[in-house]
This record gives sequence, C-alpha cells and structure tokens, in this order.
Amino acid sequence: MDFQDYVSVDCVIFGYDFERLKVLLLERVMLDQATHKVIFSDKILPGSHVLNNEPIEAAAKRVLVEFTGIEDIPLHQFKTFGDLDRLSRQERDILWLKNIHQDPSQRVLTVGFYSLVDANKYKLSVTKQQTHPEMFKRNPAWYDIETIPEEMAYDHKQILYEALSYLREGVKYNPLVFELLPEKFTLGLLQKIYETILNTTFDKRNFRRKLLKMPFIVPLEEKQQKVAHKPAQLYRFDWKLYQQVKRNNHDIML
Amino acid sequence: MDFQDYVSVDCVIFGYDFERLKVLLLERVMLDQATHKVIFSDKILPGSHVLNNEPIEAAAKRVLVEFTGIEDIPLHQFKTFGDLDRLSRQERDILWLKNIHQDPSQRVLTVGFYSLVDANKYKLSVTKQQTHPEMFKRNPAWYDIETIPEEMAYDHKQILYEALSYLREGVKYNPLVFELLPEKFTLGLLQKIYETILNTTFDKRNFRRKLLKMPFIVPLEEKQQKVAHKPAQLYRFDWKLYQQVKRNNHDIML
DNA sequence: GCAAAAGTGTTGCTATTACACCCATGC
DNA sequence: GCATGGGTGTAATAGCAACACTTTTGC
Repeated sequence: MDFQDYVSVDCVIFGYDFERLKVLLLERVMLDQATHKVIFSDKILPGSHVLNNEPIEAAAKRVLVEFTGIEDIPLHQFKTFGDLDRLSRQERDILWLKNIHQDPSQRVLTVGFYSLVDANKYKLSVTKQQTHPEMFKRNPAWYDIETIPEEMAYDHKQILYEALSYLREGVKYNPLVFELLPEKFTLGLLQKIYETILNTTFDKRNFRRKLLKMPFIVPLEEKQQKVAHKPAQLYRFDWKLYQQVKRNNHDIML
Repeated sequence: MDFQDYVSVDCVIFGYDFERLKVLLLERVMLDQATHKVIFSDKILPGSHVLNNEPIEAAAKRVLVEFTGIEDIPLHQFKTFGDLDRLSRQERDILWLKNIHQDPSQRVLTVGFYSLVDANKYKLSVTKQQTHPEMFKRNPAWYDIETIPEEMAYDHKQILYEALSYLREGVKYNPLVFELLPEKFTLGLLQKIYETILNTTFDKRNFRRKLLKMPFIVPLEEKQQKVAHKPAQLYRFDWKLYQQVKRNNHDIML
C-alpha cells in the first residue's frame, strides 16, 4: 500500500450557463457482470487518487481532464475531508469498492477543490480508460444547483454543499466571477452572475455605481453589436491593477 | 506502509498574552549519539502522524496534549499541504528523518489547523514519550509573531504564515477572539486583542459603539474590582444569541 | 494629587438604499 | 412599432471616521 492509496482529490466544478448555477457530476454505474443489468447508478464528483509523485493540485487538474475534458481552469482548495467511514456509509459504496478490489474500510483522505466556469464553454467527455468493464463513470453533465441529485457516492453530497458555501463566500471577496467571464463583458451580465450565485437580486443603478468605482473594471472603447436592444458598453477586468489594489486594501469585491 | 505513514496534522496555535500575539513552537533537537553535542536545533510546529483509526481533528487535539499540554481548544482546519518535497528541502530535515528511519523522499500530506488561545492559561509541557533518545522535541514556548525564528522544520514557516493570514481574515468574520477571552471581559481588553491581532489601532469610541450594537455582547451587572483606575463594565459573549443572529446575517464581527 | 484606563457626543463625510423613466437596437 | 435590455440621478438614511475631555479608582 502506497501514498496514492490513501489520498484523493475531489473537484466541485460550478458552472454558470448564463441562466442558472450548475454543478458538474458524473454518473457512477455498476452493472451485473452476467446480465448487464444496472445494479445501481448514482452521481459522483470528478475525483481520483493522487499519484505518488503528483502534486495534489496537479491531480485535481488531471482528473478534470480525464473525466470531464475541462482543461486549464483555476482550482481553489477549500477543505480536506477525512472521516474514517466516509467511503463506507452507504451499501452501494461498499459494493462498488469491493468490486474494484479496494477495501471499503480502508481510509482515504480527500482534498476538496472548487472552481467556477462558463458551463457553455466546454464539451464534456470522459477520456479516461475505465478499468472495470461493468463499473464505470460516464456522462459528465451539469446539474442545477437547486435540484442536486439525492443519490451521491460516499460523502460527496456533503462535499458539494460545503463547496457551495465556500463559493458563495468566496465570490464576495475574490474575483472568482471574472475567471468565468469572457474577456469582454457587460455590466448586465456581471450583475446576473452575482445574482444567480448569491441567489438574490440587486438594484441595477446601485450595482453599476459600486462596480464602476472599482478601478480594475475598465471600460473598453467598444460596444456590443447585433443585439436587439441598446448595445451595452463592454468592460474588461484588469488583473494586474486588481493585484495592486488588493495589496493595500484587503476586502474588495461585492 | 499504512495510512498513518502518509498523513499528518500540524497545529499553529496562536496565543495572546494580553500584550502581544505569539505562536507556539517546539524545539527540535538532534544530538550526536557519542558526544551528545548538538548537531542541530530548530523550531517545529506541534504535529504528528494521524493514526489509522483516528479522525484528523482528533489527531490534532492529541498532538497538542502530547507536545504542549494544551487541552480542549477549538481547532480550525485551514489548508492542506502536500508538496512532494516538503519534508526534504533542508539538509537537517533529511538527517532527522533518516535517523527516525523514515524515508525523506517519502511523501507526507499534512492538514493544517489553527487556534487562538490565552497564552497565559496553560502550563506548557511535553508529555509524549520520545522514542529516539538523541532526537527529541522539547520546550514548547511562545514566540512573538514579529520575530518568528528563521530556522524551522520542513515547510513549517510557510504553514505558519499561511495560518497567520487565515487568522487575520478569520478574526474579522468569526468570533475567534471570544474563544480566548475569559468569560467576563471588558471592552478595553477586547479592543486591545483586535488591535494586536490585526496590527492596527481603532478609535475607542467608534469601536465601542460598533461592538455594543451587537446583541450577543451582553453587559453583566458587574464591574471590575481593585483596579487602579475607573472600574470597567464587564461583558459576556452569548454564543446562542450569536448563532441565531448569524443564521440571518452572514457577515458580522468587525 | 497623580497615574491609569473608562466612559461619553457631535459633526462631516461616505456609502447604501429605494425608486422610474428614456434610449438604442433588431426584427 | 414593439420588445429587449442599457443607461441614468436624486433624496433620505445609515454607517464610518475623526476628534478631547471628564470620571473613578488605587496608591
């Protein structure tokens, strides 16, 4: 037994599809070897063991590519989960682990990461070679945050909800939303994102006043085109300026 | 090799001695077996491997008792450190690990916890049986945060500084300071603590106004006694009320 | 009586809230 | 011409920052 048998990462990828807040989950399916009937199926976070010589964040990035096709996104470590029985609280988890020849009573610590991305930007796909023909993870898909599937692997529902509250806090003090926004964006879009994530609404005029006071949100000499309404001013987020401002004044953003 | 060989916890215990902010460190000493001369000595955070059947927070509490004598304090998980070479970047770390028959190139993930306590409340002492007679940890002691020792084990200096910034953020949004304060306290003391931790000063009148508006800081029918100045009103922190208020309104405290 | 910390109010400024209408565009 | 989201100002209120003197006690 080795380091990699005891440590894993799990990724909670939040996606905004310009309508709603979503989370990326895989389907975990176990088939009967003989009949090929489904024994069970539930949802699981993209995650995997950390290889012996792999930094933990690299492991998180690797599993994302392997199980979702998402590449090159910033990941935020939020919490480590180490309950003794976190892999063996549900019957189907035990069944699953036994079948991949892992002892369900063996302890695996998992480091949780979250991210916020544009849900429309990626074609989701599993590229990882699945080692057990009748047990596999498939169908990475976005699930609305308001209707999280009941049945999830291990302690993943707990991990998901904790990530959600880290996201909601994080978004208030860190420029997380600019990690998902296109280079050029309108204030209307920005407002919609904040409203969706925080599940609230803001007054348009007050919101704009507040954001326009931030020096790192800089107007471009460019407007929207071909929209069926008054074209909006485009802005960009200046990361360098943001870093400068942040050094002096810790609490910015909403 | 087992779970416990790959996962550890480290505790960054901040102490306030009613003057300055301190941090609790142990001395790590290695002696020459023959001459008993000191080969090296540096500082190390209280930490240890997590036992196979031990929850991670329990491990953190255990090592605190074993290496410092501090019992029953709230611990806050803040970050997990997993760099591949975090145990082998310094010559003396390699020497140390070889002598306790641990492979320096072996990877150990460590989960960091921090806490804030009254530095005067505890008699510090090491009770853990030290297994290698010429290599030991001793002398738990408070070190001023402004003069952190240069020489520290592994990546412990990094862990310490990251903990410090989590503390400084945490104290603004969570009632951490009330975990260290005596049951009955004065507003003057409260202000001094915030000023020390955040390394700033506040206007007395504005500070009091702000804190007295918080319903969970409740005045007692009692004043200081036998002080060589006007005796101050005593207050207590009502944790139940705090929980209630917090449910509605997420961002409180300073 | 003096040293030491407690306690207290006001003012100007800044930030926040609440609120309603016209504008430019594509179809 | 109508539907769509963009864009704008003001007034009332609440919160924040800056400021100095009196009080009570122990010694």
